[in-house]
Amino acid sequence: MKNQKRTTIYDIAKKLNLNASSVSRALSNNNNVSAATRELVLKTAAELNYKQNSLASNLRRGHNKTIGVIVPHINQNFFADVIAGLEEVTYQQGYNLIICQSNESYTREVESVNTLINQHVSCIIISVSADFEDDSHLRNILAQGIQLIQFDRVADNLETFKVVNDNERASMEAVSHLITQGYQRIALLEGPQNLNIFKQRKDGYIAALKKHNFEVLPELMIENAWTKELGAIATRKLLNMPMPPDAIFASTSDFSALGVLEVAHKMGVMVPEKLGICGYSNEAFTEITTPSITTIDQHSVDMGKTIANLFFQEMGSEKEVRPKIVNIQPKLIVRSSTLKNKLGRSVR
Amino acid sequence: MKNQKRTTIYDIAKKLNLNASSVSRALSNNNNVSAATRELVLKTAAELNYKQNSLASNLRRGHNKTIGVIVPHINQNFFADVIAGLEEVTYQQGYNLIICQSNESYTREVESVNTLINQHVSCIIISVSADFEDDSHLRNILAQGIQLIQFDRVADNLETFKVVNDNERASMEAVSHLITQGYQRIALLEGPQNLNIFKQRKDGYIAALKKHNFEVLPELMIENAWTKELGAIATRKLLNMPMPPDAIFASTSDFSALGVLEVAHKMGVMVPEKLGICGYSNEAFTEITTPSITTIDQHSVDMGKTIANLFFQEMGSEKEVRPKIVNIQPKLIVRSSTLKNKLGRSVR
DNA sequence: TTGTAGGCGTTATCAA
DNA sequence: TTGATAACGCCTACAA
Repeated sequence: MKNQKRTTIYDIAKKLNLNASSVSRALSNNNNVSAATRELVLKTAAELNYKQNSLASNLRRGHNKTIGVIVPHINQNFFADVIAGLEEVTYQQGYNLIICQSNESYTREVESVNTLINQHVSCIIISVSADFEDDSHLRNILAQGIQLIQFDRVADNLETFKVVNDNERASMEAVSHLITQGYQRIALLEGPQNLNIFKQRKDGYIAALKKHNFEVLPELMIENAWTKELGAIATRKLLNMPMPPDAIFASTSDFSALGVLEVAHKMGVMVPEKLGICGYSNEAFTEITTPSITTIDQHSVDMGKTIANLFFQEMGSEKEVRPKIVNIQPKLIVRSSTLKNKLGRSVR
Repeated sequence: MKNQKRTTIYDIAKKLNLNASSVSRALSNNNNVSAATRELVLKTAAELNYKQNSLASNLRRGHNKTIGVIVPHINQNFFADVIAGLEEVTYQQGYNLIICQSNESYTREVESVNTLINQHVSCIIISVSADFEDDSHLRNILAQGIQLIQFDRVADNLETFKVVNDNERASMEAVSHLITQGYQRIALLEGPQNLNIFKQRKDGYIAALKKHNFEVLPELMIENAWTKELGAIATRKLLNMPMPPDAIFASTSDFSALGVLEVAHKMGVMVPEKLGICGYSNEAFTEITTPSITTIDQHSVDMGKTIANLFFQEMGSEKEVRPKIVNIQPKLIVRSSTLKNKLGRSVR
């Protein structure tokens, strides 16, 4: 368990009466070494249980086969899935992932960026925190010659590679679906508006209402209702209004939608007959609630893969590449919680 | 975006007519430098946007403030939670986390171990894959002088630091609870028995039966039913037996329990009246199924914190420390799916 | 095909 | 308190 010395290429060289450079060449198989020495070196390396020191190798070569990832929370399904997708691809390419969570704190986000810069990672992949203040730390990444990909929650004013969901369109589709189902007064649960994704979802909601000539009613749009608890509180308030909504679009998350559902149950409001509910994210549980919840799938694992592929395929070249924005189309998953017409439709 | 040179301590030194070593001292604030030069150095470093090169620093100092983590899947709640807990503590200590997922493959696990050894991480934290073959790669970690902590799924024959759940006791408690509720024929859904955690859960099941003088019936113990789909198939088989069970303990996971519940619904078997169901893990959805599912909470985020604290508090010292095993007590969460007596009890 | 030498950026040791 | 120098382990021109 002690800090004993590890075997280096010098140890191998000494044992074989070779020079360290020959050993190095033999180990990095692309160079010119005689087959005999290569074999000898490999054999001895195995015997001495040699492991390369990546620190030295990376320092010498000036780059690190490592990618840094910063997310608000590692253990939220969406982010965990994206990371799993990322890991899948980066692993294939022999890259490692260093993971940081900002805990929705701007300070921690900045600190994490600095650590990753210090580590000389090849690329930083980030989804910004909820109390995002300004993008100077992100600009700094670029200034240090490190690649940058933003995903999901991105800084609008900074031109970098981005992989995002088409939040506005998905929202529009969800609200249009509600309207088609015959809901008349559709409320919106909003997330923090300093995050662009939540702004876009709100925009989609408004666009859908306008498209169908529905009035946009400020009293039906509840700010900052992005957890289960806040969703529940908002719902109680909404359902106690003189003219309550007959549908609620929890644009922030399925957790928020779950809060809506629980309050509806407690208040004896029938779902979907008297209240339609639509969530966002396609969390596993939306399939098994009673009724199951209509929601929007973000293809999170694929998103991770897309991000990684972007790096390996489009950002590797030395020439200046114009930042590209990849827009992933989320998918509306219609379930029971919004199927007001289901009885009518199933009868001939 | 180009690979321009980053500023080094030499750049700062040159600008200030100092020696690089003085700059180094000034930046690592513990050494003896005059207050004046320190201030000057810090100011210039900020001006030139200096970032330390951790690769060089770690190479020189011979250790890396980085911890490697290997789990079967990053995006499974239990592991994601453990990682979140780990990150929380390691971040406080200025350590980074490199994350690998083995995808339940032994080969990938071995490869990941090697990468982490190459990276000279200070510690490797691992939960082994389902097709775990032998522990030579783990022994290699120790042979390289790297700390090793196993958690949850551990190699029994290898003496290292370990943080585990008391699976056997939790299982015993769950089955005893079922018996107390009046269930008479309790089936077990098992996980792969080459993983110790699943063996322990089976042991707990058997121990509970014996303790209450119940017969242990092989036909009620279904091997390898550890996903939702396999759980469903097993349930169909069980419920179609001449003498079907009146309770099923899905010892592998809540997903498996979910499979049980869905089949029960489809076959019209009342839960909990005709069939009691108990899962394992306390996944978020167990609270909101109909009926809600009795399960076992593993304190996963705390487990991550415990692991990290073990490393920082007990493994830092230079002297040989005897590996310690921390046993975390899981908690039985009783919900509707096993409350056969609930009606009886709520009546006075 | 192999050996020599220098350097990646930092820190530790010694001397001044 | 500061400067000079070597070394961490590896890679890569260049020379032999």
